[in-house]
Amino acid sequence: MKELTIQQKKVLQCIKFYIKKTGFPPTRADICRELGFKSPNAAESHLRALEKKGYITIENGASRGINLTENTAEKSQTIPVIGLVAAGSPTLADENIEKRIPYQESLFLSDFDYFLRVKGLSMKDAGIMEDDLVAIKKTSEVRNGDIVVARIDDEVTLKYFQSSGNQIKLIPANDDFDEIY
Amino acid sequence: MKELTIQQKKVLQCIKFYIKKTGFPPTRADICRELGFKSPNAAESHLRALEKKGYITIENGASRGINLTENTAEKSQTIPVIGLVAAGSPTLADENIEKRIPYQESLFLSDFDYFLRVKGLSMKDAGIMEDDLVAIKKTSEVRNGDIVVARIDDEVTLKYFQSSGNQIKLIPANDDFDEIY
DNA sequence: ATTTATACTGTATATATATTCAGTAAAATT
DNA sequence: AATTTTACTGAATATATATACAGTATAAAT
Repeated sequence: MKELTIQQKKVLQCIKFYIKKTGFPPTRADICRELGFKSPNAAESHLRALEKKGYITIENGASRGINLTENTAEKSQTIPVIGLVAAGSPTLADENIEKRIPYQESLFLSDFDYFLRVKGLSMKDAGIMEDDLVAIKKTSEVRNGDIVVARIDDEVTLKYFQSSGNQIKLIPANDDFDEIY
Repeated sequence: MKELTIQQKKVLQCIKFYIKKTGFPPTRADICRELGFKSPNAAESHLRALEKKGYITIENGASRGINLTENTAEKSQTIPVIGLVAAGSPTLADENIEKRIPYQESLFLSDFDYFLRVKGLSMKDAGIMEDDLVAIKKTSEVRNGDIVVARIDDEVTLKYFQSSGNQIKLIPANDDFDEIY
């Protein structure tokens, strides 16, 4: 299968996540909204490129007529394990994926996006140890007391989230570590 | 979860099969085409009933905005095994389902609807033995020579299918059994 | 050096699609 | 006995959506 460009990968990921989230494929406009494009033709061209390269099929004339090809769909039936990389936030880019775990191997069929391999012991008292796999869900809803993946400069860590007014406090679950504001 | 009527079950099955086949949910018109309704409102009302009973969610205003709820979706990720019941044709009704096999446990990811557990040895020469699991696909396309699930009165059997003009011949693959016209 | 692919913005439009309204009729609930 | 649910047909419509067309600009392939 022909290699995808970075942008095309982003569009493909976008389609996969959209289907996972909503149960049906996105429209051109949906893709534009998710990725910040200002013209529906931006999405259209990317879709045609993905079709040409064999990652999706498009039912012409049908709304949301996007179908992930077998090879493509299979990857979304597995859950990626992301090793904490030195720099940057964990992304689902291929180079960051340590391996993939089939759905059923994970005993629980809950709703999350990827596994993150834990480095360090900052969440020791919460029972999260080094080399544990933590199931991560991408979301915009964060509540006080939630454990979140926090990126401070180039370091990625797990912390308790506490928002008080205009200040955010990140609390580790290990007395040897400091709180961060 | 509230019980579905026969028609509502048909519509739900229709949605599942459509998604399996195309990768995206059907429109109202698609459902009408598949089930022979002549008004899009027939599909619409059934969808609203399915939504009310919690089997699907509907994204208002979005085309093909049908989403199978977790409970509903999960069932279609497993393949039902149907034990041959004493009376009647094998149906996907809950009471007939012996157990469910996860998708990946079946080594082949081909396109079929359920497994049927074989009783008796009428297809012995075709390599189909007692207690074997046979993958069954619901279809309206039958060709001569196909092995079909045939119901004669209250008995369900596997037979070779042979149509000649206005007569149908059912041939077992075991010399000890007779042909049926 | 020329063509093709990538990566968009911006506008326009035919049509695919959801959805409402008006009915009819039978079955199931209350 | 009255109401609700089921199960449709049939017509109408606002809008969601795919898709084509006209550009601009850069990178990659031939």
